[in-house]
Amino acid sequence: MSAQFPLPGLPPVAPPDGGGERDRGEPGRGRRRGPTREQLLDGLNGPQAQAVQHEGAPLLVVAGAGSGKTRVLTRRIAWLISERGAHPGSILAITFTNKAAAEMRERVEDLVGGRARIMWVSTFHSACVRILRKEIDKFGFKSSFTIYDAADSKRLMTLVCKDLDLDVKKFPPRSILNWVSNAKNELQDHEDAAKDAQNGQEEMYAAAYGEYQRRLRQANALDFDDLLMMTVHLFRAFPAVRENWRRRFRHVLVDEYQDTNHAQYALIHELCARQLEEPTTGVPQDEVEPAELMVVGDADQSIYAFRGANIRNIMDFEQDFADARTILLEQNYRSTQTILTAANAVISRNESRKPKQLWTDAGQGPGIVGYVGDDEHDEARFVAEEIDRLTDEGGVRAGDVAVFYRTNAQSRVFEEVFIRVGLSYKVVGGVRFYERREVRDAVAYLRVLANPADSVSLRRVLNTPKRGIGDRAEACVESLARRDRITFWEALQRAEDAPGIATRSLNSIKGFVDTIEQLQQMVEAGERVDVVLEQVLTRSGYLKELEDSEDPQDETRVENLAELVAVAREFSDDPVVGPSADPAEVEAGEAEPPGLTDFLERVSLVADSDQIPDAPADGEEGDQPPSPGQVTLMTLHTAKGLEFPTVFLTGLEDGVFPHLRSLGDKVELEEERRLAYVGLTRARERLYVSRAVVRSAWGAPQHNPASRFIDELPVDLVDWRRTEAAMSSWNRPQLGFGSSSRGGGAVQRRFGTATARKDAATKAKAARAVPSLDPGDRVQHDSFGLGTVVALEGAGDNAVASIDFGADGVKRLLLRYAPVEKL
DNA sequence: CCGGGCGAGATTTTT
DNA sequence: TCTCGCCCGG
Repeated sequence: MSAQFPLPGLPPVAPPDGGGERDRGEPGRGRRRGPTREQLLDGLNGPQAQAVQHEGAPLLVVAGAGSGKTRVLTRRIAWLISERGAHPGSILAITFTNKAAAEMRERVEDLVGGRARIMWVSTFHSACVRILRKEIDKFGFKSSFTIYDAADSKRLMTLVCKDLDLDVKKFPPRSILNWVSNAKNELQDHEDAAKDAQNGQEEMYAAAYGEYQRRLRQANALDFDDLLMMTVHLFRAFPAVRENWRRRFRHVLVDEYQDTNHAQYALIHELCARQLEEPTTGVPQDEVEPAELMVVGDADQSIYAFRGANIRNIMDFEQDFADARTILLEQNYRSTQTILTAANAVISRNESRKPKQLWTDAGQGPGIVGYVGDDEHDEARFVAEEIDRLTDEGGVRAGDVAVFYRTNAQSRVFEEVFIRVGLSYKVVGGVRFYERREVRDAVAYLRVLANPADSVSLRRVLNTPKRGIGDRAEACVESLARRDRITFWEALQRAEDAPGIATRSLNSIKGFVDTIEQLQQMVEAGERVDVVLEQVLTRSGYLKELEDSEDPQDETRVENLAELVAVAREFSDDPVVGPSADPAEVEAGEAEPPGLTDFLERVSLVADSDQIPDAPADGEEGDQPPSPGQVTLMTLHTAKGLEFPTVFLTGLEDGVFPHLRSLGDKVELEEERRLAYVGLTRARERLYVSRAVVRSAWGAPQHNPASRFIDELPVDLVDWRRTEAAMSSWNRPQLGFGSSSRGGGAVQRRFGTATARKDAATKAKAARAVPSLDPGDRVQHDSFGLGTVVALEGAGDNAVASIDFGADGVKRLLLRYAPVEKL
């Protein structure tokens, strides 16, 4: 299966099905003169038209799923430009992904023409990078700073932990990083965090935060959260800078406002709120009128609280921005009434929610189809079989179908089955292209060339491929850097001064430094990125090592690197500027041509959803016959903002979806329910819900009860093809692939692994009654020994106990399987 | 310095 | 079940 890796951020993308936006074919494309008022308002309903034309006060558009919010956003931008004379360069539109940004820009261009190119349409992160590239020297960073992604951050934090001699068991880098991320989202720098530390643990975390920041600065690098926090801090520390940007952006539009975190909210506030008081500086307040603000969102689709998103932002919009107005979009243009009724029923179980009912005049449509599989393989087989049937009977292309699941790990079974039956598919997310080892290695080389201070990347490639520079030599150089207060790179350049370094290592280091310096010269000379990359791969010996390798895996690694070179080539060929370039400057011919930094940025800021396959393009791919496309597999989170004619919502089991870790917590459970709502409302016509009675996780089979979300669907809407009761008999029919799904005809019995597994699970279940425990109880565990129950979550089959086993630490155990005995 | 062997932990969700 | 990091012998 050859995966496709589209160059992130490049414009020409259409959503899998047209995205519900029905603007294609409307007037505007290629016109010299802008569209007329009537054309811009054509086909809009009352509230939509109102939102497009709204003038003045901050506006919140509460847009239910499928209510045409993208349409409102694009039409409004076009309206601002052609009816209200707004300069395109004065417009800032924030979207959730690069792909959404590219799409929006394209649609606006369709309406008002090429001058729309100079608008800022980007994610929060990309917009911040653009601002910081211009301003960050004020904080002592160089504008060529590197952006560290989650993996880089983790690596750095691991180094910090070693440095501070932290017990990794007690302070896992992962947890510290989470804590740091939360602090940054709340705009707390490490000093604030240290001040607020409540206990020893938090003090430790704050200390790690401080050291981590120090290292980032030394490496001239920022992590994801820094991009937002630094921009806000910049505006607060330099009011004149902020005024400049406030003057520039006269119109700010924010999509998916329900998923903004505090830092993002603060950023919008800095740009758009009236500055009522400015106690700290002498800058006259409100020198310019604040920008006109429109935010669009739906509290019911807020699914990123775990990442710091604050639902409060949208709930309290009217309090946060003076004179704010709200427009409600409840008419749905996407789904059948059946699907909407189901979604409404589920989401209405959430308390503390403003009432909202989606409706459509599209008619009832087909009923929802339900299926209960013996196990996850059976469930996947049903899905494959059903897709096969739908495509055979016509009307449905594979590209119209999406399969959703809660966690990435669940994709595997579907892949296995789909491969077996020859169903073409594409997994979005999961192990991403840019996270593969060889790609990260290559990117690390490029980063070093762009920013030699980036010691995380530098140390990554120092001995990759193996060139005889081991831990020992690295430590010597490190201590030299520390002693002379120079960067790791500078220390490498004069490694002969490092005390105790072996001559052998020294020679290797000299060779390495030479290579890097030569490559740097290529970059300085303005060589194309793809050429630089090719040279990196050959001169470093990286490619040779892979090519000489016996490991068949290394063959695909070489292919992936070739793919990366191709991406770089496409990038260099394309006149479209990198995210850090200011379109207005490009227009004015003032910008540098896109270089290495732009390329690296594009690589860092890609999202999963940026890789969603395009709709089968009509005649675009050379002279291939129109392909039926591929089934799309993705997590529910990635599915946000998309829509498909046919949707399979799988793994609907308590403990899977809703996720086990949310079962005991009402707030988290409500977020899971919103996730279910997102999933349900992605479907246009056909919706399937399915679950497996037994599912293997961690190798061991789990018997999961039906998801509570299934019980929340109105019973009369779901047509169950198969239920749990149907297979309680020993003579239960199995649906062979390709056989009729209405049983009775070809009934096959299977004695395969799945059945055996189920029997084993059933036995295990019968053998062990769930012990009833209370906090404080003493228990005996087969391998951990004596322990004390600390806490209990969930009930019945899903009861989970946190048990303190002393030296072994606190374990979370699923009581149904854990070999614990109450004493 | 390197490679193999072994044990522990991982699974929420991602810009 | 798989991957990553650590330890030890060459």
